Amino acid sequence: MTSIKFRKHIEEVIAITDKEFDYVFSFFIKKRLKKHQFLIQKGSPVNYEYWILKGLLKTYTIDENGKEYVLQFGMENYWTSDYLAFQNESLATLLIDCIEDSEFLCIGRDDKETICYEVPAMANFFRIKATKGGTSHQQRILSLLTETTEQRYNNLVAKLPHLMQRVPKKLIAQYLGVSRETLSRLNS
Amino acid sequence: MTSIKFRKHIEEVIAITDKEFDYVFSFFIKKRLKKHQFLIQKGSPVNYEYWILKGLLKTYTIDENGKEYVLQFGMENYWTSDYLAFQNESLATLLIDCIEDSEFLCIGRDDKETICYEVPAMANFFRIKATKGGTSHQQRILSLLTETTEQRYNNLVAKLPHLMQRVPKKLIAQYLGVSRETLSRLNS
DNA sequence: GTTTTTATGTGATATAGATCACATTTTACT
DNA sequence: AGTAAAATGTGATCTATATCACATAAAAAC
Repeated sequence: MTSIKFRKHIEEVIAITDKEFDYVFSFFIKKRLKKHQFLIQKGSPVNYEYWILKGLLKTYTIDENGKEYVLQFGMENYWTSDYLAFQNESLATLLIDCIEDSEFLCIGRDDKETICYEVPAMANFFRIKATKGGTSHQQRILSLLTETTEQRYNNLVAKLPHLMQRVPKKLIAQYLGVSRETLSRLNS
Repeated sequence: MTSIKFRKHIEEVIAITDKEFDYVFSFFIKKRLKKHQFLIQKGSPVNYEYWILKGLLKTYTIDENGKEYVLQFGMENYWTSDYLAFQNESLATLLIDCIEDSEFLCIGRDDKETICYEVPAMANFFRIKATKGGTSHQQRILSLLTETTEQRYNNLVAKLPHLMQRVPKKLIAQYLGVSRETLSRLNS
């Protein structure tokens, strides 16, 4: 059941009482999208943050020439949104779309603040999650600065081995920051 | 005075009472370092997070060939640490050293947790700060993926114009992920 | 099940940027 | 002030990767 799974996810980070959990959980609503549908589109307001129950997503941008760049892949147990737009109440600069049929728990911006101020444990939950997210972004920056394309590819395979079977190589290339031709030539 | 400045910094994000602030502030200790001294060294334990009162720092790594890569510059009002090591209680993989004489407020790992659980407003403070830090790392990743060296340079100048006068171009190049020769040739 | 779309591999160039090398200027050190 | 060290600019290569082009294979759509 969804609430059990979600509670387990939270309790991996902080302690929470039944009462607190029920209160927190009441603010989340479930959402389903099919493959190719958009969770967030460039230029739209971003009023929700999403916890991914199942599925696979890509968060990306498109430049003036139509070239796409993958910021991140989202999958089960990951949180996602266009956080810049979500926080600043501005319009999305990113797109998030479903690579597979997906399910989410959604929390509105104001409801998230309510939860964090009413249930201090949840402020700590999101604090710790945000800090971990930050360090993983740091690792990605360092990887882009210091590693060769081949090293980045090998590290990605090591980190998310199953991802390779679930997405086209083109998207892996867009994540690594190389052309699909160069990625194709790595393995040979 | 230090505590006034620090309180102002906190109150830009959340509300805090006198009593809470005094309690929180009591956990911080002041530290001073001179130019060229290290705040954090690769291979050492990282038990503190630092708020920069004044000065200028670079956070960087060195690869096997001795090549250096700047993850970020730290300056007044910024928070810094090797967060990966700080959180996991592991050894530093990064180096942080002072480009100018600097002053910090230091908070220990356990004391930070204490503050966050005793003063919920501080959990929200660090949550919001961590989230903002995360989005700025995201922007950096996107910049590395999508922009040319020249665009990245121009954006950095626009974002931190005074930085150019305070650090050698070599460090700017190490931050942008290009050789100093290439950076030098941009302006011509 | 047939057609259309998408993914993938691979050759032939073009190019941004790395690397090496050295000269000059600027800054730091005692 | 005088010397040593660091920063900076610039030429001459070299190289990884982008780009363009096309063929084949695989997957999706009707």
